[in-house]
Amino acid sequence: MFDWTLVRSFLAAAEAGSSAAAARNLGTSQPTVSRHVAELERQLGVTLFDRRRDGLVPTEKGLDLLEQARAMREAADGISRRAEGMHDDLAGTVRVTASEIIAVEYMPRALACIRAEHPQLTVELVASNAAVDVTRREADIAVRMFEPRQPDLVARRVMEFEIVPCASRAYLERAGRPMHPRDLLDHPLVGQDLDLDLATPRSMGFPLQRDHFVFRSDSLLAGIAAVRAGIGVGFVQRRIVERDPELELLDLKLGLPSLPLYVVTHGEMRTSRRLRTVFDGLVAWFEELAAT
Amino acid sequence: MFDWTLVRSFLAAAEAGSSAAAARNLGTSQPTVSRHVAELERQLGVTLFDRRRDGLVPTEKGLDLLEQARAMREAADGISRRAEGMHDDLAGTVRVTASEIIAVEYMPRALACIRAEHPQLTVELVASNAAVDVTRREADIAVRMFEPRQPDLVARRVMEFEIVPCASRAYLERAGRPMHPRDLLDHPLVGQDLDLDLATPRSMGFPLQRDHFVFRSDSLLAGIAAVRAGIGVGFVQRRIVERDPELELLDLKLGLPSLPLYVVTHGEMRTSRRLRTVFDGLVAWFEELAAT
DNA sequence: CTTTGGCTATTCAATAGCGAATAGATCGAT
DNA sequence: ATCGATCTATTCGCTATTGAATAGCCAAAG
Repeated sequence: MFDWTLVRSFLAAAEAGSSAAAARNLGTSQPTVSRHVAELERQLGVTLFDRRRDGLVPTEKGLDLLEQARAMREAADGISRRAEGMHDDLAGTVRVTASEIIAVEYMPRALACIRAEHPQLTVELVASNAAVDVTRREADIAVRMFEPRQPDLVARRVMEFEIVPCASRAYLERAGRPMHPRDLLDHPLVGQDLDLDLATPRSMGFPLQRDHFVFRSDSLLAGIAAVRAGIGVGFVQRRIVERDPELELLDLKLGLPSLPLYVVTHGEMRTSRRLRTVFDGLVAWFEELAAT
Repeated sequence: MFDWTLVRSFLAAAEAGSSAAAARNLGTSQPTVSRHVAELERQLGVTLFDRRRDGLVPTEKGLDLLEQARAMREAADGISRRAEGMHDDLAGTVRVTASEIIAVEYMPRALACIRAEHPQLTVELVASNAAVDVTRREADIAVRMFEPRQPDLVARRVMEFEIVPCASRAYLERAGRPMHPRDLLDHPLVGQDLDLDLATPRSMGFPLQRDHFVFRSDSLLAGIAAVRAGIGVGFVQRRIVERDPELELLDLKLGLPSLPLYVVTHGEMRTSRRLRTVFDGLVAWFEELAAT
């Protein structure tokens, strides 16, 4: 038999591609991961990785066992989730993840509201645009702007965000107000970079080019800051524009598609009183927000 | 997240019913199991056991998590099996299990024959009448007298054992030779205890009672020893009777059902050269035995 | 009524596993 | 060519985990 702990290091090393990166993910040290992998190889009698100068590359056998190891992790995650579902005391920590912009613009108010009612609760907020995995308990609750796919997740669609064009008052004073959608093509635009979606506006008849966007960033927060700084016209959630005195909404009736907002958790965790409280609190807060 | 090693102690404790017994099974000490369970309870935030004077009794939550833990063990066993299947060197240990009587009467010769050809091999022989679990790698290869049920096992039916009545020569001198099946009812019989099968002989027209058996033991070896000591008439594999100068076969044409012999291993492990060698060696040895 | 044998939890010396620091090696940039 | 960044594996104190021994408890047996 082999030591089960070693499998975690094996998984982390395989998925991170190096023992150093794996150690960072695991919150341990590189020598430990290295030793764990070596020890697991010894115990199984199988060489799991090719040691390259730039990291660890799984061997064929390693890849095969990796599949099995993932099954083991799934089982372990099952234990974790099920145990979480058994907690019946409110005190404790709940990890919530949200995309950067949600985390900055809405979550502080939402969580403050929940904590005001339940002071025993501790809430950790993980701001990440990467999809944080709820089934693997990287977070307990996720607030996402896309519909989750996995079947054993519980998702509530709580509201929609209307996306509108806007610019800073200073910029509009200087460059003039676009009065018609096609005027936008004459303004420098602020938008996303890798995530930039040109297909949707084109299908609506706007011959947008990548070059129209003079400031491109996948960080929506950076984009808003750019708009606020007067770089040009950006596309921002209406609610954010309305709350920001420096920004002026351009009422061009573009009819951009709205973005849905989901609150997501794992089915097994709904029975945890603490999680339930935060989940229900978030749903209620956003639904109330939608109503106003 | 919780420490995966602790789950093994949890499983062992739940299945053994006490931390002391679990420690014996795991080859560790009782304090370690006790601490592991306590630590797992702490990390999961769930009380897994009721501490009783006479051991550990799983709580309801503990039972629930036990199921998940078993899934984790299954995945771990999968890793173990698959890793074993990757071995392509002959040197190393193979654990073979067989029922007591097979282990004593045949396995020594069979294994000696295999080891003569492959001296690098080390073979461990586990003599046990209880079904040792090949899927859980309690043994690598099992030699069994019943057909295995689990679907992912590879089983070869290698031979059959004819069961015949016999007694010691000394006994027969003293008590006379039964010449006809029904004469057996006038002789003291040697047979099994809990495993005693009265249904088969009755269905064949012999009104056997439990009382006809004056020496009852579930150890077939003890039964043979009893017959050899002249206690009465027993029912033994023909091959064993023929090899034993003290025993005399009673040619009564009872037509008792023969017992099949299977050599069994796990499908995933067939590709291990070492296991394959022993498996094939055992199959060959028994098939050759059957031919003579 | 004591003894025996089972169990859990605790104590404490020994040891096994840990992380910081380091060596060695390679690549890319200056 | 040299520096710096990146990786793995090794060394070396230190801490955390281990097992033997023990205390405490109870039930069944003598």
